[in-house]
Formats: sequence, structure tokens, C-alpha cells
Amino acid sequence: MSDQDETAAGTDRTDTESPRCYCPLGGVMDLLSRKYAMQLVCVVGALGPVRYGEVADAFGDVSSSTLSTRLDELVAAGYLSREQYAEIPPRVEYELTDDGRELCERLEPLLEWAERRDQLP
Amino acid sequence: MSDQDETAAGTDRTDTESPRCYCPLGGVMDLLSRKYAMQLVCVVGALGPVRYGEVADAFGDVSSSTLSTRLDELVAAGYLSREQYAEIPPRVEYELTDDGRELCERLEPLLEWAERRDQLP
DNA sequence: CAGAATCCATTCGGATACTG
DNA sequence: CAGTATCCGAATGGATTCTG
Repeated sequence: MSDQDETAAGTDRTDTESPRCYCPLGGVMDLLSRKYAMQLVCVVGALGPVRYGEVADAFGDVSSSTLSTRLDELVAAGYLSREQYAEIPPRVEYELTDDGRELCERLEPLLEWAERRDQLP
Repeated sequence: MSDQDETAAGTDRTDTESPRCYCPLGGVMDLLSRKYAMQLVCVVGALGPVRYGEVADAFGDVSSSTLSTRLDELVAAGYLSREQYAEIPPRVEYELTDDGRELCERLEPLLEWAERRDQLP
């Protein structure tokens, strides 16, 4: 279904369609579109193995539930790892996975640029 | 949100300021977190001056209202330009502004990577 | 400390129908 | 063709409270 024939009949089509589409609609992009998701990846990337509280501090007044949900999603998606230590008081550390690092590399230029841009009048 | 009234009076600006914060919380990032926003920027960037219908085609079954809203927002934010020609039938072309091009450059690596990643089983 | 759970206001986006 | 207008259900994020 939804097999659109190419406008240019001469274009060589590889066996499968979707030659190069710049609009990935599901998957990662959906996750990244949730609030603070991109920032979260980069914050963890910047702070290294980081505890929940530090992340919360970095975000200021973001509710813990939201932050927690976002962290969970990123862990579940395989971009963050979560290490829990059986200590008292309990300590948890988040860190980028390899995939997360790849993602972070692509996110950083964007966020850095966004940051500069937002701080301009 | 994002009220920064620091360094106005009484705040020591010695060295307590965090040099760089990787979590821009408002402005551009908010806009980019809306659905299809990032993809839209890159689609317009990839297709050059592009008409509304072509954009709609590129996105498949995305409702026109959503697409229209997103386009408006990006135009209002200064990342897209909208050129309307007084013809019949009417023609409208969207194109990246200079700012939009800067944004697109930072978005492309991300989307390209996301695309590859989503196509894997 | 690090969150899970709950509840809720708000927002968001989709479908549909209509216009210049 | 290129939208706009309207309505509405779904999803989202925030506040609060509680816990191991």
C-alpha cells in the first residue's frame, strides 16, 4: 500500500522504495519530540555518569515525574543506562550508552546553537 | 518559564555562573519539539522552494491542519519564508531562511541517523 | 536520595468541512 | 491549490503525595 510511483521514470530504483526521505516519522524522533528529551540526552552526555539529583538540578523547576518518565523512556529505548547501587542513601547513576553517545553527538550542535539563539534579544 | 533575572543586583558574578548549560528549555527547542517540526525543516531544506502540496505529499497522511499550523509556526519563528504568488491556481512556496538553513544543517545529521536507525529491525 | 503513583488541566494533533 | 475553522479525543506534562 501507499506505493507512490516516482515522477522520474528513469531514476534507478533499488529493490525497495523510500530512496531517501528526510522525514522519519516514528521511532526515535517521536521520543525526541517529548519535552526535555533532547536536552536530557545532552545533559547526561555532558555530566558523565550522573545522579538523578544532578540532572534535576540542571533542569531547575521541572517536575520529578516528568523527568523520571523521560529518563525511563530513554533507558527503555537504549540511549541511557541506569546503574543502581544498593547503598544508603540510595544512589543511581545514569550514563549514555553507545547508542546514546551517537545520538548525543548529533544533538549537541543543535542544542548549542539553540542556546546561543535563545539568549539573543 | 525561563525567567533569568540574574546579575541584576547583588549577585556575585565572580565564578558561580555555570559556563555552559546544555539544556535550553524554551524558544527554539519548544518549537522543534512539536510534531513533524524538525522533519519539516529538513524536508523544505531538501526540496528547495517547495509548494504546500509537495510537503503534504512528503509527509503522507498528516492532516492539513497540523501541517499548516507547523508551517505557520516555523514561518513566524523566522525559519521558513512563505512566498505567495497571485496566480490561478494559487501557488505558495516555502523556503528556508538563512536562520532556517543554519537550523537545517544541525538537524540533518540527526534525522539521517534517526532514519537509518528506524529502518533497522 | 530517587523515584512511583495519582490526579488533573492543558495542550496537541487529527478528522472533517468549508473558502478564496 | 492552499489553506482556515471548528470540534473533539488522546496524550502530555505538572503538582502533589508517598515510599524503600
